[in-house]
Amino acid sequence: MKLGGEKPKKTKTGQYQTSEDILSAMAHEHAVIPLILDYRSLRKLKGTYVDTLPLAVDPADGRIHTNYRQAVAATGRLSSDDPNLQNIPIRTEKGREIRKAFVPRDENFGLLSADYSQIELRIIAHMSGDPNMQEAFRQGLDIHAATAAKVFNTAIGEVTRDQRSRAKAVNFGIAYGQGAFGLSQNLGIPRGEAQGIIDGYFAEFPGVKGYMDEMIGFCREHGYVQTMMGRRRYLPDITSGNNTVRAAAERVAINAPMQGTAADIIKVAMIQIHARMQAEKMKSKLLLQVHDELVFDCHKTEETELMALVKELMEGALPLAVPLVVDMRVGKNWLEAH
DNA sequence: TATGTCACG
DNA sequence: ACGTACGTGACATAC
Repeated sequence: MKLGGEKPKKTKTGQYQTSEDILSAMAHEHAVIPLILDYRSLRKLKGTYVDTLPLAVDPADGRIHTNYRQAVAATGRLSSDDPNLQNIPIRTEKGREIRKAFVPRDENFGLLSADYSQIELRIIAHMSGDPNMQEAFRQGLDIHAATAAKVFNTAIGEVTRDQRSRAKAVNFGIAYGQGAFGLSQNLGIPRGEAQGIIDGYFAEFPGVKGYMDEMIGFCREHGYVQTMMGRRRYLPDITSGNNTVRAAAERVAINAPMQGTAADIIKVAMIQIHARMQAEKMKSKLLLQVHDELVFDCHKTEETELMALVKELMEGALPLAVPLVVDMRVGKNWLEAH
């Protein structure tokens, strides 16, 4: 039985593609498809986490120790391996059960999670100088709802759930240089409609379009792009004669300065937080970094002090034209803290 | 060892 | 007609 249309998608080696997005799109074609997806997600959780993490416990102290790599990610992010603790599940119900297994060292501690709210969009608001985007962040608005209000020309209070969801997808895609095709696939809408939304977005946020063109232009001239703190990413493909190769480099030129600036900012915060915790001789410890989030083992007598210190130093690590906002919470496990 | 898939930001 | 969204790491499988 033929599934997936007349010309099923193939991978570059000629195999039929069966990735989640492909199977989901044809789920109505056969009753087995949802069962396959369900099986796959369960096997992923079992194989990568449930069966494996217990083997990573260090017998010396009963704890799991990851490695942080400082010279792997091209944008300046950290990476984590053996085991990777930057991809612990959170999106599904059963995945969240795994996250609950991460707990404080003993009953005198809680887990504190502090994460930057929308840090990459705030960075683009800063770097682009876009007045509408900056104003939304200064007013503390729900950025996706504010985006929807602009793009769909309605009052922010009148934004529908569907409009907000589409605006969120646009905000998300902007950070990666996504086009009309990608957005249409993502939202399950016609390509023309997706193009209309993107056109509306750039009309309302012209500074963002300007930023994208500027990064590409700078890269063509200098051969690299850079973060606010001067970290460079060289992109020789920016002048490629192959359209596909060049377009890929252009997306990287758009994304790398903001992803890399976010990485720079949290690294500054980590250094300052660690210094202050040492100076104050605190019992709490910084445990994990997950790109825009820091996780601490927080001694119960230090909760107020640590939360104030972390919030101040994370939000103030690099002053921008818009506020940096950090959300935080203490819990008895990582899921509760998040 | 290469490939496809999927977990996270 | 083609390709189409950035950055990672781990696992299962085929070769």
